[in-house]
Amino acid sequence: MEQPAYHHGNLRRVMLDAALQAIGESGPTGWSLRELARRAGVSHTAPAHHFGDKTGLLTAVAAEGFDLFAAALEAAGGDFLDVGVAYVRFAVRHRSHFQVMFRPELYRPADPAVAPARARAAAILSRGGRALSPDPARDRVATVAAWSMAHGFADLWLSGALADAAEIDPETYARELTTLAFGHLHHSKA
Amino acid sequence: MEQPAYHHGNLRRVMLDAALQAIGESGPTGWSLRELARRAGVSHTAPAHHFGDKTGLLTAVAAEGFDLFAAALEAAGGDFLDVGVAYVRFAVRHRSHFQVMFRPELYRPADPAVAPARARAAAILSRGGRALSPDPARDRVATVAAWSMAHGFADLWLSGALADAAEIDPETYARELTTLAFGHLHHSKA
DNA sequence: GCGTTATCTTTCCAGTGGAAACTTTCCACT
DNA sequence: AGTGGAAAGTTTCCACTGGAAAGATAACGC
Repeated sequence: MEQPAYHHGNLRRVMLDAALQAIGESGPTGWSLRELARRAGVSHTAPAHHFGDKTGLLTAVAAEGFDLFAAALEAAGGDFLDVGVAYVRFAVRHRSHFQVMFRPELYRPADPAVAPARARAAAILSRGGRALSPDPARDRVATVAAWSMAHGFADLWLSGALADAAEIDPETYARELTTLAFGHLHHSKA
Repeated sequence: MEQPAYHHGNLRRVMLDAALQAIGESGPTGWSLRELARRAGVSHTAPAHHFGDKTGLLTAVAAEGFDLFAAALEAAGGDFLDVGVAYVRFAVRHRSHFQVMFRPELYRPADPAVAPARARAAAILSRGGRALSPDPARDRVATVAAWSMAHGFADLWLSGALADAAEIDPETYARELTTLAFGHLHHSKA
């Protein structure tokens, strides 16, 4: 027994995990569908049944990513500083998802599994921005400013551009950055 | 006359330009070497002589990118706000270069044509950070904060994540963001 | 002139993503 | 219980890719 059943039974999840690992090893395009299928012990066309094509697999990664992302931001609570830190933490802990999510040419952003989750995340981010500025004309700018900083730090960190600072914990670092830049206009518990 | 000479005479530059255009159209990995060669009217192995392989071509793009980048930052002068705006301007105007430069798994970061130019750019950025904080213990944090914001805004902009704000000029927007976040600790003309 | 060298071509190969047609298993319904 | 799909996988096929190898052509130093 234990010999592979005709129906894998779990192929979708296994392929997703294999893709996440491959992305972590060699970037979001540095691998082949056939090799993932081989690792999963399945023929190279089997995944097509679950994802359609390679883009479909990446679309599934992005969809799962935005889901997890929205959940992580929600769990961070209402404080904008915590949201920023959660943003960075997500990028570091789910780097494979993250590296696909913000590269829309790799997948189908309009896919019904992607768009709503992305919108959910965006809503939380802009809610966080409102905490930074009571002036509605400004909170959009504040939102984009904070979002940009969290995103840029995460991206630079993941790409290794901040390698000389690699000894310190990214989340702690992110908190410092955010405080430095936004602490002065953070009217806490508003 | 005008018929293609055996020696193209200019292949290196033509291939680089073709690559930049292809990257602009479909991302840093959404094209094939063979198609670029076809566009250049040359056999599919001709480029190998100039770049070695596909990674070599991307390495050349990154090298040129960091050169232009360092020059652009230098030209921005000493004011950190101007450096930040120059950062964003470079990303928007040289988006193909930019999209390769910070994705080191796509090329050979240690290549002698890349590393010095990148170091040059990094030096200017950290000089800009010092203008933000006279305290040497803090200027590193300030540098990374400003760098993160400029980088994140550029990346989000290029990826289309800020699409709802697309009507406004990115450089102007970048200036607003930077002022909001760092204006309070900017001791101008220090 | 003439040999060397840089540049480009042709030919070849293994590997890729995907389409098509087929097989095996599962499941719902009489 | 038996059967008719539907779901999940397989094998086979094709055009295309990146790269290696070996040969052709032009340019340049001497």
